[in-house]
Amino acid sequence: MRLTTKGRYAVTAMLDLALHASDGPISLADISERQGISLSYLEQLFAKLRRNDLVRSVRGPGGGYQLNREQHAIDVAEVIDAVNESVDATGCGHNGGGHSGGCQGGNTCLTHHLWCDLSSQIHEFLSQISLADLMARQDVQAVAKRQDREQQTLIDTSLIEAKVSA
Amino acid sequence: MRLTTKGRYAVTAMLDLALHASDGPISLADISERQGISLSYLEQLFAKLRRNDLVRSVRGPGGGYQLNREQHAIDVAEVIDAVNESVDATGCGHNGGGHSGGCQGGNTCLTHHLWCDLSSQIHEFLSQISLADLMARQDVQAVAKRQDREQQTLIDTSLIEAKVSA
DNA sequence: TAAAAACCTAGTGAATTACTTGGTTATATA
DNA sequence: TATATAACCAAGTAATTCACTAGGTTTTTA
Repeated sequence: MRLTTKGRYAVTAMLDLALHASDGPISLADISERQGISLSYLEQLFAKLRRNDLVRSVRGPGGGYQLNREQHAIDVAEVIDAVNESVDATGCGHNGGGHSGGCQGGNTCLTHHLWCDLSSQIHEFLSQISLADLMARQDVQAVAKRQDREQQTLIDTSLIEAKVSA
Repeated sequence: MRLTTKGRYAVTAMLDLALHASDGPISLADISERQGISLSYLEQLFAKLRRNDLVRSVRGPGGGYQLNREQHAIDVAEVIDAVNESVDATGCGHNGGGHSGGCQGGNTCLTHHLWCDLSSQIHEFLSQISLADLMARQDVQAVAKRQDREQQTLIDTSLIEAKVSA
């Protein structure tokens, strides 16, 4: 279980999806705008989220992504694991790879079991927090509200600009 | 709180120190040999561990490093934090930097508070595990025993080689 | 005085991160 | 049926981090 900013990006994006679930499919362009994450990076993250059946996609105009399960049935741990998936076969596989055996020249290293334990305990902790739990937070709701207002302003502005240029 | 292999190296090295505390100061060369970590990398890690008062050093022949506190008074979280210390002022400072304020163009991002909470909970979890706790583990003791045997063999071998070349 | 060890600085290849560019395919709508 | 929208895909890239190498100096013991 690796904890880096990559996983945070993924959780942020999934939480954005969850918060706007009632609007139908959400385009990555929308998420990119609201959360300040580059569109192409989101595409890469969502390719992995899709491969792990956390989201489903709808192509074409009006399309986008939707959660593939209910909000309470998706937890933070699997979101992080989904984007951290890698074929990493180096070292002793503590870092997510299911690879076991021989970390230090054929022998288990001093902290092998130890790190496995810590890793699985942190994993368990994060797996008990669902997207629904995150949505219920006061601070999350407040920020979400502000972001929606900001995006609406952007849309209004571009409409005016469109009118002006017409 | 970042969880990467760097922190694991540090914990492994500190645990090695703790396990050999009764032998007086332990040289980084010894730890390097036993744990398979490069000497220079250990030097860099221990510079940070020393700056955080987790270890003290003795210079000159027979010198090395010692824990600066008793084994039960040093926890995993502070070891990891010590080597992850950085002036990272990018983003919103979730990743260890005490830097707060403005992650997304002046406003807090959606998962700011969220990540602070998760981070501090994981931190608290790891701060409840001391080096003494780690030393008490069966698997740690078993690996430590094997490593000591292996190192002794290396010493014996080099003694024989020294005799032969003399 | 020689050797051992901490201590310090700089550089480096590999991996990862976050992103850019430039496409193709599928599909709803005008 | 044409067009725009959006997912999907591949390649490349600057910046950062990781783990390590190289080449010192300083301190201290024997």
